[in-house]
Amino acid sequence: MSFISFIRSATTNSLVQLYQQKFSEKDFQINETKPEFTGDYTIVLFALVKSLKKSPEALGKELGEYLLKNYPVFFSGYNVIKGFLNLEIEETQLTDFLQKNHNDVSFGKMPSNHQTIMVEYSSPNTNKPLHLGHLRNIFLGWSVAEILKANGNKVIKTSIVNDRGIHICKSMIAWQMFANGATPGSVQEKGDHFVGDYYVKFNEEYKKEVTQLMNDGKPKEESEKEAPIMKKTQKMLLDWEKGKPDVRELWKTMNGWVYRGFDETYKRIGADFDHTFYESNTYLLGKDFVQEGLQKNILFKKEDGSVWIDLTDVGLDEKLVLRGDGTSVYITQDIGLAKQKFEEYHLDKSIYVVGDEQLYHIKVLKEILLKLGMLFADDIFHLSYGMVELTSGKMKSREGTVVDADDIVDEMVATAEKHTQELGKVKDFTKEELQELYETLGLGAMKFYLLRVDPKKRMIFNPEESIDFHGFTGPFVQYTYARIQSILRKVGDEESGISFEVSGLSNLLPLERELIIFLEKYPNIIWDAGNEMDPSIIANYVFNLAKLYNSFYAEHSVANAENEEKKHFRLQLSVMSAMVIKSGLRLLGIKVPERM
RNA sequence: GGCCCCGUAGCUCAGUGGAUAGAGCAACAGCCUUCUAAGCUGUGGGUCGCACGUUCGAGUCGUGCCGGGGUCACCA
Repeated sequence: MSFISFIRSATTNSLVQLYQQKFSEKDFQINETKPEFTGDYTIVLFALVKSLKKSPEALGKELGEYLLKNYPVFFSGYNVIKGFLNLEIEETQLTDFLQKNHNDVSFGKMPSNHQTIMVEYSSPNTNKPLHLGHLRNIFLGWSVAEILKANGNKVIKTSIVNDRGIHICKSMIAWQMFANGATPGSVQEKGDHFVGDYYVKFNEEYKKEVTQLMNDGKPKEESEKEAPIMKKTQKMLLDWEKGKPDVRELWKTMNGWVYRGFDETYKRIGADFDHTFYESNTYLLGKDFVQEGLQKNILFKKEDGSVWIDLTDVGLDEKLVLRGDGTSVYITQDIGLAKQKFEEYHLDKSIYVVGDEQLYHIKVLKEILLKLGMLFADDIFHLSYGMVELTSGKMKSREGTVVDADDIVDEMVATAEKHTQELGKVKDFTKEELQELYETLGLGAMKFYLLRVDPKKRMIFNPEESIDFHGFTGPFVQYTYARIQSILRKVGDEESGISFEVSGLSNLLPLERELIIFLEKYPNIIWDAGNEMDPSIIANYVFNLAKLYNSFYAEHSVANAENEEKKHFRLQLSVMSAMVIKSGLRLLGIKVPERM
């Protein structure tokens, strides 16, 4: 039981005893005591004052007195200021807590709750490489999945690869036209970048042809339709759908190049998936439900044969669910895939990590599912996040204004190398150890930067300014961990191990108290982050923990503590701080270095 | 135009209806003969977009405006 929940139940019990009135959790608040007052936790009395018909001062005094008398093992003091009852926690509670948990690596994690949750994230197209926006999606999805695991859920990480459609054919046509049989191997380029280059070439050629046609006097719209390269591409899409062998073969080959490129990036940034769905396998799903919906008169057909659903009763529009020629639209397959996910994996929840530009789309999807009688729609959650924009505006792959994922990671790693070299603290590292450190720090800075803000806020990235390594950053937190490891290495030579009993300690210093109380909150933080599906809660916590530890570090020595007892105590405090930092950063996908 | 999100220090952001609104960056001033200075300590910097309302109490809740963004495709 956490400190705060203990105080809560002790308070409700006391109120029953004192005033014969039963209050629930919502009837009063317990906050952390502000630093300018003495105490650890504060009961806000105003809400109780009314129904108890007492003055805040009298109530505070009576309640404080009662708590102190009846829970003497837990409380050591109280004071009342205005309507606030500040409570001090007995020191042995703090040292016992530290003694018990400082070495428990599963501290903060919940036991299984027998819930299964699917988290779908990343979900790229196979015609171009990943960019900064994908990184936000990937880090967010991965982190939320891990946070949900820590809360006791079974989590299945998935990705739906958008591997078919007109955009893929564009790259294929351009390759046929311009590549002369080149492959990623023959030109020494990563497969996804290689294919992406042909997507760019397609657009260049297309633009050229449209301009030519317009110069010949054709109107814009007509020129766009009749550009030869576009006509070829459309024919290729039809051939693909018919299963024409040479088209399928080329499609397989080029997608294979892209997948190898993606896998390389995923591996480097630490993304992993339990299952991957491919749109080429799922795009026909959902057609059955359209038929069913038509029979039940939930859907209706227009004259041209296209099928629609009327959502005006829930404040949305009429939406197309099947084209006139019987082919699927995006939402058609989404209906089928959603059902398949829930049935195959017996999900309690399905989370879609998708940009906030698709809020409407997913809302529509859920409404359609509900109308078709698929009640699991209520267990679909859209974890939406804001777009990453540049100072120069939106990223547009067609205009080449994207920040490439591999490039930005390279840059971050290079920056880590530069800082490390300047400081010169790890000159004895081998080449491999150095490279590993640069990756740890560069990716740490990158991930922390993208995860420390509320997911739903859009963020503006300035490519001119490199991401910081000081202050509210990944490397700051990593640095704190490395410092603690340094202490443990040093003291570890003198002590054989760190498991010892600390007893009879008294007079904890303010920073020591604060640190323990801060560490004790970690399980609640994980719970909040899971509940909100928000890794920024973890990032903020872990940063504040590091800051607090650094203050402690600057003020007090561990190795040269006043006496042995104090030294052991501070070692425990340091071990636990390091452990929680490592655990919290791991939930963000960030590794910690032993030295930096 | 309808619906959704955002608006807090020069910049980037925290802030479960509670005490004098907090961090980081940037600026300035200090701190390495003592466990890693990627650090610590301090100073300056605010009409919490605006106006009403609810409440003992509003940055937080409600309504209406203003500003920014998204979306309302037989695109994904």
